[in-house]
Amino acid sequence: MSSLTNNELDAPPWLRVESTLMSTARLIREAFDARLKPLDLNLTQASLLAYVAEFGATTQTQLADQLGTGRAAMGTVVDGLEKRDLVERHPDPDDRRVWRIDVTDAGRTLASDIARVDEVLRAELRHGIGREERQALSWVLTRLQVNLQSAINT
Amino acid sequence: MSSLTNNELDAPPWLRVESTLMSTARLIREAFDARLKPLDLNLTQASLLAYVAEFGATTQTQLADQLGTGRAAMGTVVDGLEKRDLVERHPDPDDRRVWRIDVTDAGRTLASDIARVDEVLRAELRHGIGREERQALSWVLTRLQVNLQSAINT
DNA sequence: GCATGATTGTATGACGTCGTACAGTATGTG
DNA sequence: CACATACTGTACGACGTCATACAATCATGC
Repeated sequence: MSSLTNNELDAPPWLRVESTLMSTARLIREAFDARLKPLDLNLTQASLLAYVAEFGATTQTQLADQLGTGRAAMGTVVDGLEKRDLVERHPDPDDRRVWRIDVTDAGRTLASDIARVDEVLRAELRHGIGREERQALSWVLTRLQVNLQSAINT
Repeated sequence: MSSLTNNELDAPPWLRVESTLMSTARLIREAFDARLKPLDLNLTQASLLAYVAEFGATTQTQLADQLGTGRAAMGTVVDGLEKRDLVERHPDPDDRRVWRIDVTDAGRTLASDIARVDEVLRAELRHGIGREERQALSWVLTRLQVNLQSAINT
């Protein structure tokens, strides 16, 4: 326990919880990427696929907002998945500017694989962490986000 | 409260706390970058400068470990700071492979500015979050990191 | 109907980070 | 001493993301 790989306990005195949080986020991405590697997907691609499989045809801007990345970046992600026939771009009958991104059959089966990977990994991540602790974590995080937002807009 | 900018409460059902955590990490970087912008530094550069100012001449590998980035990337960061005369590379008398990175006088005064920015921002981030909550957060995060590490090494 | 402004997706260039490979150097073993 | 192994910093290419600018399209006002 005392021998994490340090770098969080004796981290620079400024940046304490914050740096732990950021390195944790990095590890999360790393862990998901590792588990998704057999599917030849990274976390961003998998998120997109899972989201579309769950909620149906979606606009790219909407996807960008949901997955927390820019519209431009989202475009290239969609390009990649489209080239692999996992998603399709359909024109929107009501708005000729937008594409509605929908998942193909191949994408849908892959999405269920993703869901399985996700479920397994998240179960592992819960080891030794109680439900109340997770809820407390979630609460503090959202509260932190509020503070961060107002700090950024200042 | 219910109108964050969503994207965490109605996030894809898979990835819940995890995605909140990652977006929080992004916001942290964003907030620090914004506050450090007047100093013409980003969070990575500021971290490096603050660390060296605090702990004295340091090896690049050591810095990479501490700041959680690769050695190669650390090299370019040092390059940039060296070009602005904020740090210096001194040869190590005992090991001719390594550079000991030390802070210049200019870098030291800038480091105190960084410390001030850091102190102010972190005080803002604590609003509405009690000490026990912060400690609980820290505990859950390190526990999560343990789980993540063993998940990655599998 | 038509101008004005807002929004969508894309192209482009830039940045930060990563992974790998490499030469130089140190450390340990015979 | 010679040799193998480990480690440090760097060069290089690749990737993912971002910011900006842009054309196409929609929405709103008159």
